[in-house]
Amino acid sequence: MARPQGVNDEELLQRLARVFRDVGYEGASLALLSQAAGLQKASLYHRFPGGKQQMADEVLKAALAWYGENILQRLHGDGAPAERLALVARQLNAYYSGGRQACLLNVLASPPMQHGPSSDAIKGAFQALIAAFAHLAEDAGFDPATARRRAERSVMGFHGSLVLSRGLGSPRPFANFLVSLADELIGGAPVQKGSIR
Amino acid sequence: MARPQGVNDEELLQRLARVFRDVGYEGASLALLSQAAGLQKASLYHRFPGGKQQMADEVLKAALAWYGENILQRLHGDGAPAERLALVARQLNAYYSGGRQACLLNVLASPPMQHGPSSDAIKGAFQALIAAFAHLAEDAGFDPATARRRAERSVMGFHGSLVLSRGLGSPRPFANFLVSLADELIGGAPVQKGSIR
DNA sequence: TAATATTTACCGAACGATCAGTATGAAAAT
DNA sequence: ATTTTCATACTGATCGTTCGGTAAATATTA
Repeated sequence: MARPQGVNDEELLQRLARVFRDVGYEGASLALLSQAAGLQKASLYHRFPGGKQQMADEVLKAALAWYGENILQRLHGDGAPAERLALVARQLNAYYSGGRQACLLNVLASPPMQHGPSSDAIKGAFQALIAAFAHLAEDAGFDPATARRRAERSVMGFHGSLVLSRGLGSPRPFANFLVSLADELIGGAPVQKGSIR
Repeated sequence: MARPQGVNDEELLQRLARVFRDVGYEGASLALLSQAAGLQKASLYHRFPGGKQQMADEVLKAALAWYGENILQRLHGDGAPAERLALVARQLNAYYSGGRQACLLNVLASPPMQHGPSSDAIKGAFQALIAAFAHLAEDAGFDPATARRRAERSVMGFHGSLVLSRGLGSPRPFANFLVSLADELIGGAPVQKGSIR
């Protein structure tokens, strides 16, 4: 290697992600991104030859990787369903800063991102989260159909609470959602079969 | 009066609203708005001396007025709660094109609109919808506390289903929400006191 | 060891295009 | 004739993007 990077890739993607989450894809100007990154615009183009679109793509890709490791994988873990869910709730609370930061999936699921190849990634991420929640609900003893129904409702409540928290300017809806998530998804479970393996 | 308008105010606001809902505030360029309106930029500035910001403001104002008449007022009507809700569900389905069109409140609840005077209008709209849903649930026989809780959950599910429908590129989540709304909000009502007046 | 070459990271300046916004006057109605 | 609507043409600013060149590290020679 030659000259070391002033900001490593991981930190850089995090800084850029913050901007996209705050102001959306269209609102994220190169001037804003450059300032947040601590690099000049031209340097950003050295790191991302594909320009702003590539920045958004890689930010999304990194976020989805984190999501897979810290959310989806833990939902598919082997502990008791309630404990897995409690841990995931804490991860979600941290990632979304208690409802103060928006969801990249929601923010980037709009034109012109909507028509790019990232659209499939976004769609897949939504489906994966629903599937993971449904898996957990099945582990908690629900039949596949009701597990799926509960999972979809939970994901809807999840994103709805984020929208509401931002709209009302209060973290309360998101916080309320997190505490009621367990009951909503696996409350009143008929049989605990997830912890029996 | 002298020369008549090529497009009347109501139609004009509807056309502009469509653009804002599709691409958001930042994505709505004057060229796009002009094209959708069927008017030149200068003509738009004649109708909206305050520029793009005023267009968004008036579009939001008109949308909130429609919302008040067709959603909130009907939720506070005097028919049976279930019937009122069924009518409102049809109105919502039409306004959101079965989940294919986004919510102005969500789209405009982002910078730079977030820091303008419209922010309060958006916040108030969220609260009003929750209050109207809660009122209906009370009419259906629930005590104020549970009515409020059910109303908040319904609004969350509402916006969550819109996010999900857009993210998945399918109107199904929104459609599913609408059919389950009645049960979610006033299902299992202890006493029907709304229809007794 | 010292000098050079190579590689990578970065930055200032500028590009054409488009942004929101405006000045001016023609067209169309009363 | 007067008033209002609308269109052409323009402004300065900012958009995303590109280019020429510098800074800082390693690799390669001598």
